[in-house]
Amino acid sequence: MLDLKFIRNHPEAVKEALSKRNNPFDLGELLAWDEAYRSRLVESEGLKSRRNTLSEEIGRLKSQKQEAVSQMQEVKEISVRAKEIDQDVADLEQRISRALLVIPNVPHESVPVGSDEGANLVVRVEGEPPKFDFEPRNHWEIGEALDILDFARGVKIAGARFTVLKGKGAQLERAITNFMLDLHTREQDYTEIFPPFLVNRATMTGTGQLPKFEEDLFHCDREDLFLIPTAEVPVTNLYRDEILPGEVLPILHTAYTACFRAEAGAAGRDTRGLIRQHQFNKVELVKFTTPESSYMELERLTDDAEEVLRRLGLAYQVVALSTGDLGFSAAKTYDLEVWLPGANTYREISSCSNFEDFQARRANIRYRPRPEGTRSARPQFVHTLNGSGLAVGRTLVAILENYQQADGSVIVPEALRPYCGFDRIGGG
RNA sequence: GGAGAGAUGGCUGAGUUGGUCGAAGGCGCUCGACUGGAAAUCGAGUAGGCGGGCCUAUACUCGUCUCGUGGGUUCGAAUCCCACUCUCUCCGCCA
Repeated sequence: MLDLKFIRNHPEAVKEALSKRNNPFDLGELLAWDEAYRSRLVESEGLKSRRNTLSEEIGRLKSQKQEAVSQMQEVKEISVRAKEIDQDVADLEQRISRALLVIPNVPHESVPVGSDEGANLVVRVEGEPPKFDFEPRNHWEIGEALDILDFARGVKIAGARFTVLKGKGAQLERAITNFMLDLHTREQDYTEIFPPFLVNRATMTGTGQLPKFEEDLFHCDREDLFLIPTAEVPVTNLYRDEILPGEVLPILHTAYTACFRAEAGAAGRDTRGLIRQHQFNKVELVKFTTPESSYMELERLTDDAEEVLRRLGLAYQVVALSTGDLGFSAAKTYDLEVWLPGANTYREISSCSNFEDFQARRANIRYRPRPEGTRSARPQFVHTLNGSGLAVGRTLVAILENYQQADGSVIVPEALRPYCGFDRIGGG
């Protein structure tokens, strides 16, 4: 959520941001509500001030056994008027806060401007796509032939977009997860978190999934809980409604979770294979930083995720999303796209974003800056960042397609062998 | 699921015959004094939100709200009433 004061003082900047995102939200109404809200509030507070003065006087008189009839009468009248005004104030306040929850973040100045993904900018291309002296197959053909992916039975027991991993497929999935977590915790200073996979409404609102994107989530009606679509949600909300001591920043967390997405509106897209599932595994990276360091930390976080791809020997490119393709809560995002020989294209495998104080304001996550100065500074909102490091299912896809052999077997990348205990799936 | 107890500031803990209580005391923390330095001791300070004023301001100042959340009673509520949420203890069930 944006700062109402910022919108009030820089309406043009916000309008420009909205138009860059192709967002039709109209600020005019909000600004009018804000103005009415403030003038009614001043009115109400003036009355309350008078009332407090009188109440104090009444207390004093009563304790001296004196009458205070006229004062009591005036307070009574004031209370009636104040109650009416407060009704207005509360009404306006609610409209304002609802509006604030559906306004997207302002893109950072470095974000390429454009109406859609066509304006995304390839920042760098890393690694060499493998050469094959045969026609490379896609992962679902490879996986089914090796009997490590079972799509039909996934559909039988759960439904479309659910898949069963079997044998070395299941083991490789687990090996990938552990390899990533070990890299992030042992070499990159992230502290591991294992959070709940179900969260409440306040948590979903804190990171921006609610109220706008409820149809993308799985929901448990009985308890009013949601299945998390990413570990970003529980991990970012870890510090909701807290004021952190400045010296603990930056906080770096990594978390493995299953992720659940309803994929509403994705009918017909990526219907085959593991690319788009209702349930998938992901290792996430989350950072809480000061405003000064968040963009430096975004570069580092992106590099930390890239390191996974480098160690697995996978070719990829880094793409800066344009204003038209940027997610609702993000100020800037780099997508990592891995090369998939079977699809003959680069495919998103990680998304690394700086949300600046957008989520922190929603989730009320602050810190107390304690610079060399002596006085204790006012609390400020932290900046939050996160990125996949990486999506495990899509990493499995990338390995199957990039390391496939002419005989249908798949070589296991060196880095994973200590984790799974075999160096090849299928073949001799 | 059944029975009971409770929710106060960074922590702990007073306050429940309604009145000057945003709230005693202690701990912690910050600054200062003392010291060669430190400890101890002494002094001062130490919640957050919102809004107004000041040219901008997280600086200053004024006002208002907040004692789990939301309502109610009252001239006035941390204190009384109602609902909800959460925590703890005991019993039951359970990976």
